[in-house]
Amino acid sequence: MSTSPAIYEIVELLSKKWVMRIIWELRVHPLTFRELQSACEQVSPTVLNNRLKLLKDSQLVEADPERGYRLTELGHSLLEVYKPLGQWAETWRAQRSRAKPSV
Amino acid sequence: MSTSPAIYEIVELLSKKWVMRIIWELRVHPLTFRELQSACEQVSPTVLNNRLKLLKDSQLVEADPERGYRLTELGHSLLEVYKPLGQWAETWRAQRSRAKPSV
DNA sequence: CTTAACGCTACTTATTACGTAGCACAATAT
DNA sequence: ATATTGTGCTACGTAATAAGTAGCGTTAAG
Repeated sequence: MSTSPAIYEIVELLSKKWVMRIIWELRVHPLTFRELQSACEQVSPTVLNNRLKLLKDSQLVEADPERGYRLTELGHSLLEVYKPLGQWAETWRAQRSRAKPSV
Repeated sequence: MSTSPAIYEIVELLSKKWVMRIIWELRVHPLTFRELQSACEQVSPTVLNNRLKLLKDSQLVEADPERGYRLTELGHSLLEVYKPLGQWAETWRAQRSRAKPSV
């Protein structure tokens, strides 16, 4: 049916600039469009709007009835999957600085 | 010391096009430059070379003494962390097709 | 009836990726 | 020895993506 495995599909989505960051910034509570811009180093509204569309289409983010945008259940579950990456990243950085102390 | 957490740093790297894919394609055995191109839908040599440099700097990939490029231990450990994402992606796709059956 | 915050669009410029050609080198074949 | 093939990689023009800035239409408060 589908030519590319689901893993390729999600990796392609998550590879787009700001996508993971947006999910990350929404982890605690909903944020408005402009709060998201501020959280994401003043990402341009063009790109932010485009990413929010992608994320809504992908069922990871939805409009909060009261205030801006929030993660869906699926969005939260993706963050759970990503949790080990945080720990890994620390190990990674430690190992890198050992290998290349000048950086 | 560092302004951005390690998680931001690795997410930024993994967000670059083809980076995750290259790691994925190297999961079984080393591949030459041109084998990697073929595996990655004929990605342009310019970008592939750039990504290999990034991945080597990041200690995730290294030149194989005999043949092309291979994952480092660190690269393999990153793949381990990513394993649950494969399972998640299946759930994700199932849920999406339920929500948007026309797609 | 201003003022401000909101989501968002339009438009121009800069950055990133693609596509193709081809070089320099090494191994192999004739 | 010399042509052929495979290798890693660079150059360069074009296309796609992201950034940067301005501002519109709406809502809500002062």
